[in-house]
Order: sequence, then structure tokens, then C-alpha cells
Amino acid sequence: MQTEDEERRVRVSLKDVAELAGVSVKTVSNVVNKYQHVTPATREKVQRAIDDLDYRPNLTARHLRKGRTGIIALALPELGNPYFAELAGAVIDAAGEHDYTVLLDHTQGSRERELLVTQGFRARVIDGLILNPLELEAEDLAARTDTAPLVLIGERRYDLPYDHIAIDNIAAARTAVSHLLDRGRRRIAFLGARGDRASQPAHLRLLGWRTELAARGVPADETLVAPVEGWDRADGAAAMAALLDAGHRPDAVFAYNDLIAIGAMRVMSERGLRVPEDVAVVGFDDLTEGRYGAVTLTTVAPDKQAIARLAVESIVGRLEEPKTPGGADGSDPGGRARHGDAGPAGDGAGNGEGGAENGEGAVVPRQLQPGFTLVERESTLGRSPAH
Amino acid sequence: MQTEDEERRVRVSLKDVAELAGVSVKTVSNVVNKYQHVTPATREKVQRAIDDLDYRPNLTARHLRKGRTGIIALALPELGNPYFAELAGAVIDAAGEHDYTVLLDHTQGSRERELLVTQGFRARVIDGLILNPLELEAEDLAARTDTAPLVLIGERRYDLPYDHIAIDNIAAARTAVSHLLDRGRRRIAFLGARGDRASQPAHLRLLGWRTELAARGVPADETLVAPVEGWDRADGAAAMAALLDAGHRPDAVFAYNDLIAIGAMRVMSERGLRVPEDVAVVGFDDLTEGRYGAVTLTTVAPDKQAIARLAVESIVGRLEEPKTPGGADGSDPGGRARHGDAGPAGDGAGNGEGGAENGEGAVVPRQLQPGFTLVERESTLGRSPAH
DNA sequence: TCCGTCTTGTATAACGTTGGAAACACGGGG
DNA sequence: CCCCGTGTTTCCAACGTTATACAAGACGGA
Repeated sequence: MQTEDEERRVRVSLKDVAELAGVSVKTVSNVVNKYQHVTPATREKVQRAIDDLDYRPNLTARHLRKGRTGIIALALPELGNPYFAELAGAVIDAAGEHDYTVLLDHTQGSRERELLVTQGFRARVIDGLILNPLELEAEDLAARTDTAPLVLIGERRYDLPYDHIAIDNIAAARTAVSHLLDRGRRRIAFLGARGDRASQPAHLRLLGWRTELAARGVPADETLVAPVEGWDRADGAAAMAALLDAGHRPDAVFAYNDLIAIGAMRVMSERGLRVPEDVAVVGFDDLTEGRYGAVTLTTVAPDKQAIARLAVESIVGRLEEPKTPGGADGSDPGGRARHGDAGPAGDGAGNGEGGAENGEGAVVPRQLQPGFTLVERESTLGRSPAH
Repeated sequence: MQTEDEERRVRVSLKDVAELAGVSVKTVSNVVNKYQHVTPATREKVQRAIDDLDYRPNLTARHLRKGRTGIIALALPELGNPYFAELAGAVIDAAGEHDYTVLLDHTQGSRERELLVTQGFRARVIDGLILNPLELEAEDLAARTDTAPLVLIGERRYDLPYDHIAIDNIAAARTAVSHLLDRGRRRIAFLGARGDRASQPAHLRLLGWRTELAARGVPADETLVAPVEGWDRADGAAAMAALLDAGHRPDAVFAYNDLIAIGAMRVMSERGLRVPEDVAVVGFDDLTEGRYGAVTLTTVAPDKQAIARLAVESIVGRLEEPKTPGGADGSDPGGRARHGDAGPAGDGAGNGEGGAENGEGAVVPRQLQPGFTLVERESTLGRSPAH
């Protein structure tokens, strides 16, 4: 041990490589960055030195100089919820395809933590942020000072100049309810109402429930709308128990998500109600978990891969926007000092033309809607679909 | 709008603050870093300027200067497995307590990706790495050149100078089997054998199964050891189906993990076997999911919080090691860093004296064993324990 | 009064990288 | 043989921060 050799070096910088290769630091930098005007001989010489020393660029320094890290932050409410865990996996994969790495945080649905995250995470080292807000208010987002691109996912909608990615919740809920109606169910409960915030996602699904019932001429029995305290299995169980305790006897349940549905089914099973004979159940999220209960769960399946892909592409797109479209080479005229243009004019809307790029500031926010499908299951026990 | 004022400035640096306050850059830095020798008057003056400009330190520059990023990478096999998702959440929380942020990647159990991760992730921006390897070989790890601290978690053991954190799998498995024996079961199947790699974690649990049976004088029927292809529900279902198809009739099942147990229970329920009357089941991991099936699942619960905490503390400890212990520069007199107390000596080898630091290179690897408990459930439907 | 000592603040040099411009080879045409 | 254009490489500065060394006062004791 104690070899003075490359093994021992704690940190290899461009300078070390340059010394070994007998060239200047910038030349090494040029090779690393694939700058075109480098002699093949020089390039090879440098490359060999790079390999010998196992040089890898220090991204912190590069970031300080260029303003990019190659890291995207992803902030989700909770990883314990399989939906978010699966979504996180999808985002990591999608980011990887663009050579981005994902910094992950969970907010526990706390407004404070969500706020913290929007203000530059813990570390101001990220190129962009994908956030699934639960409690955050529009004013919190409006007050955001960080300039990294932000894209929102999930059902909450804000009237703010940020890209937003969410499936059409009303249509999805209607599909679920329609499915139950098609099977002759009429007393369809909705599990997962939450009164506190009008823009809450549950509101949209409840709206879908009401809309579809109305469209089909079935009176909506509002006593069958059960509130929940949270979004986990226990909350579904509690809601279902409350419903039954109050004397209601629905013949179907549409749950805000699969976890609530699973909790509800558990209560029904305890009370001797058979699923689906006595009560048909439809959930939301298409968790793998739902496929392996005593009864497999029919569910609305948002396209998680699409959500992840769109979110990542939104960030990447925003990052590349300022670039001149035709600037194929590396010269990048006027490249640096991007600061000062990112701030949108603010209030006044004014996103008239939908031109591909209108280089002049004015970010045009996009509302993207990935698809969803209704996955109907009849106790089929298949292989776990790879995903 | 268009105010030239603080609003408009996209980036405020120490220099700007220094100019406004009429002091030097370093003085501002001193105030920001709470350096003690600053006159109250100066401090206040600077603080006012900081507030006026809404200055926030550029962490990238700070990291470049200090050589730390505050980011720990966490590489897990798969986020789709709730165990890993819950573990990831615990790691994020534990890291947060030390002001670290977590960069997350999943390796899909691919040796190639695991290798990639050990070699400095995609980005050289991490202070340390927590890795749960599945396929990685000892030689891969031995060839590692990256110098960031690495800690291994999970059941695979390597004889290498890295901290390793895993519960005592043999003891845990014995506890599970003992529990079943106590209830009069004698034909206890083991679901989750995998022949391919001797050091595979499943081997340890299988060993525990054999050991406990032997200790209790119950002959081990090796035909009740069912192999699996993977670690998910479908694999458990397939294994159980194969077992039953072969004509075996176990009166109990000890599954390698909860997912396999859930898959197995699903098959049993399809075939009219009652749990636990006909077949008692014990799983491993204590997934929330296991609490809400038709039958709640008794399971071995590794202390995920402890695993996460120990892993993070290992990294943080290694990072702070080089520091001089007595350097009480005022703030925080050595208070933090509890590392190094929890672990029993593990095997024989090495760590003779408990000397705090032996600064001379020579890293002493630690084998840490968080605890576990057997969680026995009798169809209790409680609230989801917060976590 | 003078000189150490202690306190407080400043100037300067890094950290590792890249952009811009200047410098330097190398041939070919005049 | 010189000069100039082209293509390649080097030099210098800067990104924003903190460490080090040092200067400037304040203060007390001899």
C-alpha cells in the first residue's frame, strides 16, 4: 500500500491529466467535451492519460462554471405509497435516458416541506424540479424565487406558468363509475372525499362520480360519499366502516385510490360482505398489490411511464429551450449569462401564439394529459407484468 | 415591474452583499457562517444587507470550495418492491437529520448497473454511497476506484473493507420457524430458495430454517424447500403452486419475504386452503401491504429505521473521521456523530482496540446488525402505524 | 510611552471547470 | 523566402465560496 501511483490519488483533476499528457488543461477539457478542433494524435494522447488516471469530471466545478449539474430533483408526498414508489422508479428510468440523475425527496404532504423543496431543495444543485404537491398553495408557488425549471405532476391544478402533468381525472372517474353502472350497480359509494380544499384531486374524481351518475340518469346519493382522513389503507378501512356503521348498504364502491379500496375490502371481508358479489369495487392507480388480494382489484390505471416521461421531457425541454435551434456547433453565441430572462412577465397571461419557440422570455406553460386505462380483473393470477 | 431592484436580480452573491454593506466579502461570509469574531454592529449591518437582497448562498460554490456536496447516493434493487421503497423513505429521513440529501438509483438487480453505481454513479457529486447489492461480486467491489465512502446493506456478505449493515438473518429465520413450531406445525415449507449463488441472502434464511428444525428435533423435509425465480408476488405464487402440484401438503409456510408469502397465500386461497387454519404463514419484511390482505400476515420485521440510520451514520462518520477530534472551533463541540456504538463485533477479526480514531488510513470495517422483531397478527385491523 | 496580546476585519489565493482571445504551428501561394 | 490563413493549442479570467495569512486597532501592564 501507500503507492504514490494513481491508486493513491484521492482526486484527479484536469490538471493532473494535463501534466501526464503534456498538454494544457484546456486541451484536456476540450477532449472531455468533445470539442471538434483537436488533433487525433492529441486526442488519443489525452484520452490515454484520462483512462490511466481514471479521471472523471468534477460536476460541482462544472456546475459552478456552466450552471448545469445533470441532476433533477423529484419530490413526492410519500414513498410508502406504492403508487409514488412506482412513479419514482419510472422517473428515474426516464431521466436516465436523458443522462440525468434523480435526487429524491418526500414531503410527507407537509406544506412546509413542499415549500422548502420549491425553494431549491436542500441543496441548490439541481437543474430542475418535478413536484407532486398536495398542500402547497398557489401563492407559495407564485412566490418562488428559484429559477430552475419546475414541473408539477398530480391532480392539483394551479393557474400558474408551470407545466402540469396529470391525467384527466374526471374522465377517469367517469370510466370507473360507468364500468360499475354497466354491471347493474346503482348504489355506488365514493370513498375518498375530502372537504378541506376545493382544488384537491379527490374533488375531481368525486365530480366524475357525480357527472357520470347524472349522465346515466342515476340519482347521486350523497350519503354514499365517504370522507377520509388520509390516503392509505387504514383510511379506506375507516371510511368503509363508517359507511356501514351508518347503515348504508352500497352495492359498489369507487375508491379514490387502490390503497383505500384495499382497506375497504378488508373491512367488508371482516363483516361478511363478499367482493364482488355483494359489493363491486373499483380502485385507482393500478398497484401491483391490488392484483394479489383475495380478490383482485379492478382499477383505473394511469400511465405512469407516460407521466414520468412527460415530466422529464418537460424539464429537459425547458433547459434546452434557450439554445439557438440551429446552433449545431459548440460555439454557442452569447451562451453565458442567461440570468435575467427566465422570469416570466408575471401575471398578464399573454401567451397568445403557440409558436414552437418564441425565444423572447415568455414561457408558455403546458398542460399535458397522459392516458389511463381501466384494468378489469376477474381473479386472474397472472405473472407480475414486468412493467 | 422591471424593477432594477432586488426582485429583478436573479443571482445575488456575497460580493453584492459586501458592496451594499460596505464591508469585505469575507466578512459577509463570516456572518453567514456564524464565525464568532464579528462585532454585533457589523453583524447587524451585514445581516440587513443580506435580508435586503434576499441573499442565499450558492451551495455549488460552497461545495466546490469545501469538497462536499451534502448528497448521499442510495442504490437499491427496485423501488417497486415496497420493502425497498419504505427503506428508501427511511434513508431519506435519516439523511435529512444530518443535512444530507439523497440521490436515488435502482439497479434492477443488474450486475452491470450495480457496477456502474459503485464506480461513482453517473455524476461525481456524491459524498458517499449506500448500496444494496444483489448480483455484484466481491472482485467488482475490490476493483472499485472511487474514493467516496461506501456502505453495504442487505444480506449479501463480502469479505471486504466496507461497512456492512444487515440483520442477523439466521436468527431471524429461526425465530420465524420457532414461532410455527410452537404452534404445533411440523411440515413447514420454505419458499424462496435460490441455488445460484452460495452467498445469496436466501441461503441464510434457509440455513435458519434448517438450524431451527434441527435444534427442535424436527426432521427437515427438503422437498418442502421451494425454489423461486425472483422475489415478487408472482414468484411466490408460482413456487407455492409448484409445491402443491407436486403433491406436497405443508401445514405451514415460511417465506423469504412478504411478497412471496402474499403470492403464496393467493394461490392457497384459490385452491381452497385456509390461512392460517390449514396452512400457517410467516413472511419477512413487515410490509404494510401484509396487514390488509384477507388474512393479515405474520412477519419478521427488520428494523428499517435502524438500518437506514446506521447506514447514514456510517457514511457521515467516515466523512467526519479525518477531522481533528479536538478542534472545537466554538460551534458544536463534537456533539454529533454517534457512529460506532450499535454494532456487535460481528465475526472475529480486526477491530481489537476500540480507539476512537487511528487516523493512519487503515479503515476498520464494521459489521452492524440492526434488530428485528416477529410481528404476529391475528386479523387485527388497526390503524396504519405511522411508520 | 511603549510593547505584547487579543480582537476584528481585509486581501489574496485557492477549489476544478470552461469561454474567449491570444499565440502558435504548418503549409501553400505569392 | 516571406507572409498569411487555417486549424490547433495555450493563457487568462471567471463562476461564488471559504482558508490562510496578515494588517489595523484596542487594551492593559510594565
